[in-house]
Amino acid sequence: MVIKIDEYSDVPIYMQIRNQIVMGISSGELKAGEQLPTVRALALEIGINSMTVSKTYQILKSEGYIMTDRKNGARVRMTIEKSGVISDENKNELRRIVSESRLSGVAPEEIHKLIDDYYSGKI
Amino acid sequence: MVIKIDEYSDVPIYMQIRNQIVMGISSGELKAGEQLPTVRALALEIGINSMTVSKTYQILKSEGYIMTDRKNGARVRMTIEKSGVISDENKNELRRIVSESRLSGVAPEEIHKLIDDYYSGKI
Amino acid sequence: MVIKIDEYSDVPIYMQIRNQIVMGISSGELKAGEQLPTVRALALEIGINSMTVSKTYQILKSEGYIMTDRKNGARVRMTIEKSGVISDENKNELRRIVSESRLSGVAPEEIHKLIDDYYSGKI
Amino acid sequence: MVIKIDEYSDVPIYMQIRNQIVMGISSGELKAGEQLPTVRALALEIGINSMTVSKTYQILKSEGYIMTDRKNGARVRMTIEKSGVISDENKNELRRIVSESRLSGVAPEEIHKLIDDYYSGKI
DNA sequence: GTGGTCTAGACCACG
DNA sequence: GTGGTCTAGACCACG
Repeated sequence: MVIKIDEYSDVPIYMQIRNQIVMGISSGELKAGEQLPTVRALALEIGINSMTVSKTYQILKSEGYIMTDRKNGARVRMTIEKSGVISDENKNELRRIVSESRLSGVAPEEIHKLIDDYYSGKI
Repeated sequence: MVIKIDEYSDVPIYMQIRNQIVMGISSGELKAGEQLPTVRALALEIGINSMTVSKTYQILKSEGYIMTDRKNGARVRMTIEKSGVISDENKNELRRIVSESRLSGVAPEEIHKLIDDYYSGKI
Repeated sequence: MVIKIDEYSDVPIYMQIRNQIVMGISSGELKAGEQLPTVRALALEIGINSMTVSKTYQILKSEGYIMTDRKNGARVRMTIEKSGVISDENKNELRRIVSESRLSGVAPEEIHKLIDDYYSGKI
Repeated sequence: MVIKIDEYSDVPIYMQIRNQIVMGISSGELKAGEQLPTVRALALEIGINSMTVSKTYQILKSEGYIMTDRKNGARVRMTIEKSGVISDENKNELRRIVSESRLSGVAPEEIHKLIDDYYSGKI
């Protein structure tokens, strides 16, 4: 899986990596149990410090997406806990996005379509 | 319109205010042409630094949501430019949220419903 | 509140600090809403790097014990979420400690007494 | 006795095994003088490196829980030294656990009950 | 070889 | 002035 960093983004690097890995797991590009690159390998590949990648892996671990051990490196967890609900933070974000889109003249059907595409992994 | 600051949030205060005003305009709570509180009044009401509110107003102005003049203070613009599309940043956010929700076992219909509720201003 | 680091301990420094602050909050030595030392001040006082203190504060924040903002520094949260249960990790630890103590010939009453002393903040 | 490794745990494997054997001795599942599996057998059974099991046995030996000889392998000691006190490390852990549980709204009686259950080997 | 911890030092956004 | 992010580099325990 290729990680792409937008150096002009306000989103911190460790969070950009985190987001892309979560999206990779959701889309199936990263499979359950699959090995992630080592901290050092990923840091080298992206061209950043390994502390930054390490931070990402620790967040993903604390969120229950991956597991790490010193022998095998990091792997996608076989079973990810399903809360069944959208987090409050994500709901807030969703409301903000809907408000902005609505003011931009976007119809709700367009947002639905985008969500279905993301959900199905089509794009 | 009442602005509520979540002091536990990682979202900067000026951005929390900005988001709530945008959502207020979208929901109709803030009408086209409506007067916003003065920088000082709003700062006093929320209990924060005037500089923070000032920053919010400058952003809202640069985004085309409000207009300011020295005589009348800040007002919601009569007509807000409609790009007709969801911004790339919001698309990225949407994809992240969909991925996380999907991994949490949320069905797409639930996300649709939430969006319709936000869009219609029901909640 | 005085933080004491045991440099010979296997417990990482950031975790030693974390534990002492949590115990300080529980005992009442650190009160709800009370200001914690700044990252730099505490680092200087203990004689460690500020990154290490920063890591501690982020953990305490993610655990819901404290809040941080760039204006005021870190403060003990006014209300700490009460799960009402002992975490599974702590239960495991408790079982290990009870097993070892039992094999050392310690009576259960002695453990009870210790717990009451810790709970009441007597020691 | 069945040893179960939690691959998601931060506790090193050799320590997980060590803890389970100590708890097995305390509960009586492992009797005084009882033969432990050979290093190789246990490593094979758990599916880990023999070095790891070997490390566990050395620790248990140095702690006075087991004895090893080349002929008979490892056995639970007939008499385990009773210090009569809770170790300082365990006291520290206990205080931390009590503090966290207290902040979670757990009553001291609940902790007592848990300890009695562990002590009596009921659970 | 792997992730985890820690340091010294720098720069930045927020307020 | 504050916490947050990031780097370059080092050492360590685990396995």
